[in-house]
Amino acid sequence: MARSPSPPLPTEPAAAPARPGRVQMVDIARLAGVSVSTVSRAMAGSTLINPETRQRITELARSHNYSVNAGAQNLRLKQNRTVSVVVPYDPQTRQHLSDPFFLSLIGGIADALTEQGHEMLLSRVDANQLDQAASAYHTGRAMGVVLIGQWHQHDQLNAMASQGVPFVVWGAQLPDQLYASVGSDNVEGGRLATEHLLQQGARRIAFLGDPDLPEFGQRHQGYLQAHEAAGLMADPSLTLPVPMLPDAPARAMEDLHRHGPPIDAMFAASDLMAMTAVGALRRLGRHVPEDLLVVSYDDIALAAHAHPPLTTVPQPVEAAGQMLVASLKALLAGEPPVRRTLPTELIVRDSSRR
Amino acid sequence: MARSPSPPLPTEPAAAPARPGRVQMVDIARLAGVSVSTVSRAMAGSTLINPETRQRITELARSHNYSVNAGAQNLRLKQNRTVSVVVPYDPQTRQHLSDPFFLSLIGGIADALTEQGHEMLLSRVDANQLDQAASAYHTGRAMGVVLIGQWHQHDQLNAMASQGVPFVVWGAQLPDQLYASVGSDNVEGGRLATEHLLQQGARRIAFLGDPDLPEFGQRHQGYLQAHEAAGLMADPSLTLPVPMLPDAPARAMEDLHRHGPPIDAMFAASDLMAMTAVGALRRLGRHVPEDLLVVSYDDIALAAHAHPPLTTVPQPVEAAGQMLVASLKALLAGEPPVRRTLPTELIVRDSSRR
DNA sequence: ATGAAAGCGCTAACAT
DNA sequence: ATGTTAGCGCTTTCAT
Repeated sequence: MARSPSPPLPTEPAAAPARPGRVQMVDIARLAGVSVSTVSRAMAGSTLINPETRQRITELARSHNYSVNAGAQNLRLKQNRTVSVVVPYDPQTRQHLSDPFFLSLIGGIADALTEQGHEMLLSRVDANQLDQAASAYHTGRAMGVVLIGQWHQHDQLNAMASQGVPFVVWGAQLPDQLYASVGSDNVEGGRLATEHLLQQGARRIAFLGDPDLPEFGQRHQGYLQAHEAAGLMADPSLTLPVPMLPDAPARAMEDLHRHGPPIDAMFAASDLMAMTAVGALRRLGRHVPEDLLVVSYDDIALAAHAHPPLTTVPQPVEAAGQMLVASLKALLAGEPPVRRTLPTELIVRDSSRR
Repeated sequence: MARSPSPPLPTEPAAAPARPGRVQMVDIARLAGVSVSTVSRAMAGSTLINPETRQRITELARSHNYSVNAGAQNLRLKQNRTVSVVVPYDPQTRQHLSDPFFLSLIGGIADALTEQGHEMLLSRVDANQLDQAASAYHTGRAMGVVLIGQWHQHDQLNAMASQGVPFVVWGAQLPDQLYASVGSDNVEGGRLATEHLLQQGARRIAFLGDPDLPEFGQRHQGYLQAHEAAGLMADPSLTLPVPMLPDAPARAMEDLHRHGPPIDAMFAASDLMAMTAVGALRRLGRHVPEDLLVVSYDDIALAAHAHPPLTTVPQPVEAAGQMLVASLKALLAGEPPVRRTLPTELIVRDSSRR
């Protein structure tokens, strides 16, 4: 450690071979003949710095493909612009991401996040341990979490909220809910769908979907309410609680066709299930809308191009993405969690018109 | 700065009110009555530590929702398990993520990454500046990049590769390619599809898709090759270079129907385009497969349930995800970039059977 | 088995 | 307008 005088001569000669690691601020500083602080300020666009010096430094940085190390910067600044987006999976079925609706919802969130200068960390967790979604927050990797669906873990989510984890879920509005959520008005959507079918003269309407899942459950409630409002009783045996598996709707249709009571309409809790079921029905010789009417939910891109085009309750994914992100930021700004609802309507297409 | 003797008595009393920030290692150390080093070791599961001490510390951590700060840890360890997945967008159309195929490919990548203990950073970039995809790498946010599609930026990508950015692209194998890629054998796929249509007796086969995009271009080459092999000439006016917009295929069908030459089959470069086009044709009174045969590409989940079920060249997204991740890791391990091809076959369904 | 101290790459007072 | 220094939260020698 020979002590050196003030001139910026390092103990090592300038021609030291670049070390294996990547180029970093010191290297740029050395090349520019300034201190790291100057480089730091130049990279941050500080006006304190001499324009020419800044120019020289930023060009040096560009030509060396140097960018400020985000991890170190975040650590120092105690800032974080990353949002963790978590997609639960059913450990029973080991199901992979497949429903186009969820996928395009993720797209909507990605767009909203990108637009607002945030990064998106995408991960999957066991649907039975949704509280694991908080880990990205606890490790400081993310400033907050967006969770796709609450599944059966309402209580876990409430607990997470009490612990102060900033998160928003895409899903239903549940009683005693302590956390922020964004979602369709599922009861209303289910009501609209069923009401429409009843108006078209349908009387034996199957419900396709597992009512144990909060959103589907609420759509089912709407289905029941519509029956009630019309002075009718929904036949419980027409509720088909199919699991979220690719061929489950087809099998349900076959079972119904063989052993089940006759139906003249169907309300499917998702377009995906509807399309699969309609295909199965066609193979069984039952045609939509001639033999039975169909309404579904989501309005994925293909719903309008299906055969027949599907009458459905749209869930606008772009708006959903915007709302989820806005809700999360509101939470982070100290506002109390709110439950937001997307406008809910019915788009009538051929599948429900005779 | 009163100097204090060796005993672990901080200048501040132990009962200092928890500062606004989150709980961190010092806090756990204080609570456990040990040093931060001990906590660090305990959290890392070091065997050097007394089992009881470790037990006490981990429990303390859990009850306080403490997790080691990932950013600081990565900085110190110079490690990184994050992979950046980049989806290009067309700035012209400001198109958002919509094709179910891309979305499910992302799902496949997410699954592969999760399975191998990696994090996934999802972002979008302007398709004209694909080299921006490298920024997550340069800022140290990600250890490498997976790029979905090469668009028109083959040269930019080659430049990125020469600069040593570790990345793999999902896409076509191009001449003079310096970067790693994974993709379907698009020429072969296009050949298989077209050959099959010719065998079914089709003679005027439309090609739906923009051949300027590398993957579509190669499928188009396969289409031409199949014609040639059969001693036929493909009519250039049957190549319909539709942009990647939701209603473009429908408009192409209408134009073709009004002014265009008659066709007896169609090879669509994606299932999405095929489904949209088939719907449009139906409105025009042209039915599949009675009036014309259709083959497409991707085999998205709905292809089998469409009406009619689509004959298509599958692109297995789960395998693709695995391969992309494996390729990236091979690259990171110092292996040279390779171009890998997924097995390519044709699944025949009703859309191409008379 | 545990602690003290240095340093990962960076930023921001506080100098000058 | 620029440099010096301390420290963000952590891990790891090196001591003991």
